[in-house]
Amino acid sequence: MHRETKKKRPNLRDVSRAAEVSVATVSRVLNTPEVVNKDTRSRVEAVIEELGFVRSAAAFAINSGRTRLLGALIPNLESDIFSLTVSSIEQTLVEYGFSLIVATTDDDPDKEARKAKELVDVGVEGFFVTGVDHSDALYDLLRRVQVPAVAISYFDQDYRLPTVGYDNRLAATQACAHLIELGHQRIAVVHGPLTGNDRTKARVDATRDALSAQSCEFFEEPISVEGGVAAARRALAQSGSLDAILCMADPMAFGVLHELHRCGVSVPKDVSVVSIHNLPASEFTHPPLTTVHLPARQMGKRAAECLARWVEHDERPSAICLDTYLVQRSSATSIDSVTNFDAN
Amino acid sequence: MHRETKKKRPNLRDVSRAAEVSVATVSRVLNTPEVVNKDTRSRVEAVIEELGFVRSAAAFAINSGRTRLLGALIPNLESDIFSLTVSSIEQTLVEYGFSLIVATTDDDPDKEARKAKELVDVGVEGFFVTGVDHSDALYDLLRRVQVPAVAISYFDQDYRLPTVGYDNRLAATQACAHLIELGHQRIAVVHGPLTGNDRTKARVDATRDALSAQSCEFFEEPISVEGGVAAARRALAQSGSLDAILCMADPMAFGVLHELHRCGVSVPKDVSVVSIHNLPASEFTHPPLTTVHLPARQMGKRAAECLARWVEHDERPSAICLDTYLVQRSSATSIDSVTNFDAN
DNA sequence: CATGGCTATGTAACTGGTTACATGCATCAT
DNA sequence: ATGATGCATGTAACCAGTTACATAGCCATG
Repeated sequence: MHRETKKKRPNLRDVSRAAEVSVATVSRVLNTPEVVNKDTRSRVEAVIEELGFVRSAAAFAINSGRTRLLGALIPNLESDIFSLTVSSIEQTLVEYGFSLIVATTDDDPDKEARKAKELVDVGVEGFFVTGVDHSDALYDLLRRVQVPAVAISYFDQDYRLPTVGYDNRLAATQACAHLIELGHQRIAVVHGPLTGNDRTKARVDATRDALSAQSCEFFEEPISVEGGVAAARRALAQSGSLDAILCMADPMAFGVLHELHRCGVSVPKDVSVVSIHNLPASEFTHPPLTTVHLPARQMGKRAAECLARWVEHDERPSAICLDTYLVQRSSATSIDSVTNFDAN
Repeated sequence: MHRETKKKRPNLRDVSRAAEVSVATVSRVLNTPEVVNKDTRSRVEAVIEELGFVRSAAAFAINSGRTRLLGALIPNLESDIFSLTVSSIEQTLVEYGFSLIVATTDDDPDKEARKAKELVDVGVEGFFVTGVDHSDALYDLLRRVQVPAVAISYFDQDYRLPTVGYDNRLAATQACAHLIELGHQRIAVVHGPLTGNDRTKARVDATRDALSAQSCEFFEEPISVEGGVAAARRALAQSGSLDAILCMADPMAFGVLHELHRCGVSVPKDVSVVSIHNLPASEFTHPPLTTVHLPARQMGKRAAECLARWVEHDERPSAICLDTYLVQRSSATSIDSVTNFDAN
């Protein structure tokens, strides 16, 4: 039997021995080939090819102090809003030569802190966190390891970490303003869990403020199509009558539209629906969804650029607030033009 | 000014000096604390805390040969089918103590090979690839670095890499069988790009075979809701008349349903729609989508388990084929019960 | 012919950990 | 008192690279 069995990967010394040069020369062929004599270089390259040598990432990292690894701590990948963001981050990072580790947190600060620790343990040079509500353990870690981190999906000029995101309060306010402008008075507000989710909290708070002159009821369900269905069911059952439903996230709006349709409630004739996110699919619902656009892709790109530059050139970025704006489609109309829907 | 400025992260020797013990003792406190004297241990731990020491991932990796990093090469993160899979992989990997690097390929084999090289360069111990169509460069890399890799979203017992997936031909065949059983004769097949996408290719091939007795036309558009809209528009315009539309991916079906609705074509009364994927949202379309279930989450879990075990215990897994099955909802009915729709 | 400069290459120290092996010391049985 | 045993700790080699510095050979110049 060949002694190939169990043979470990060849290292620099193996190559230098086989090519009859010093390790330094092999290293030069790898890093600064132009300073090596042409013949020597090609000989070394041949040996590298023959032996199937690949430089150890760890050894490289230990010397350069660079791993070219960034981490992203996000609540989950199943919501389009996050997969869109992560996708954009990853694509942008390629240009900067970084790879991206994704870690999901389920909006649980403790889980987030644990995963952050793991990311540091595998050597990330920086990371993305979602929002501004985090455990002390995370802040401790950040302080100790001095690893750059930017917070996304949120904007707060004064936050301890640079934020790259949008103003969640404003987004909700824009949705509310539209509803008010259309004359809606009795509004059901459908939103996801408030615990551990500062984006939702900010939107709900802003909504409460903006709709103080209206009569509104709040329905909490998981952020998903199914959650939207459940919320709509409850809203229809509980509310005496309803002008409009405001959703804090598009997936919930999809569920709301579905359930409304199933119950024979016409949108926007009987009830207007307005939401926040503007996912790619929101253009194609029945009816097409009026929703506040959150620039997820752009945010991913900008955040990636910020973090990459921070890690690379040690220049801490300042907070970035991206614009959100209402996209009017046909799920909401003026109260004057609608036959008011009465659940009873 | 304090000399803290510019001070690099403390290392093992710094800690050992400050705690007045040897490096070995500090290392033991980190790795096998139980063998260290209680007083010594707490003294060292105090110093570690005080100095904010964190062990270098690279140095750890160089000694252990372990990076605890796996990579996933996937076409994109924006399709729910992939974000679902990746999400499941990531969640499962946590249990095995691995972190996941995601790299998107856009179904481009060259891009895939480049990214695979990058993954190896940052030190992954194994990776996931999508499907079984890859560039020679990727196979070369695999051969050279001897890094475990499993192929997902596809099943092929005889493929050079272990596959963990489903039978794409069968999934399409199941969808076709349903359409045939319902008596449909004139079928528009809506699918994504065939180049670089072996999953789509397999499904389209199987469809061609299964529907050989029917009259069918093929419409290629990007795999997205918008692509579905475009395909439906073309199908409606070109086909003399149409019994059913078969979509090779749910997002396209969403677009098809939308466009059909917009054009006043009733589903399933005028046209039946059947698809493949069964995404979470497919239950909540109008009408709810009849579609072949692809077990994306389960696949992610199984694939992650396979790769983790392979890397950990050096036991190469064998191929796994997960079941696909038709989920009947209400977007498709028997031809007998429908008023045939004529596009003219 | 000595000196200087240039190019190509080698030697060995260094990165930051882990760990085999050695050592020191206390305890205990003989 | 003596050797065995065991615990706690230290020394130094080692992992796989990078790189500062040294050196050797060559050619040109004075």
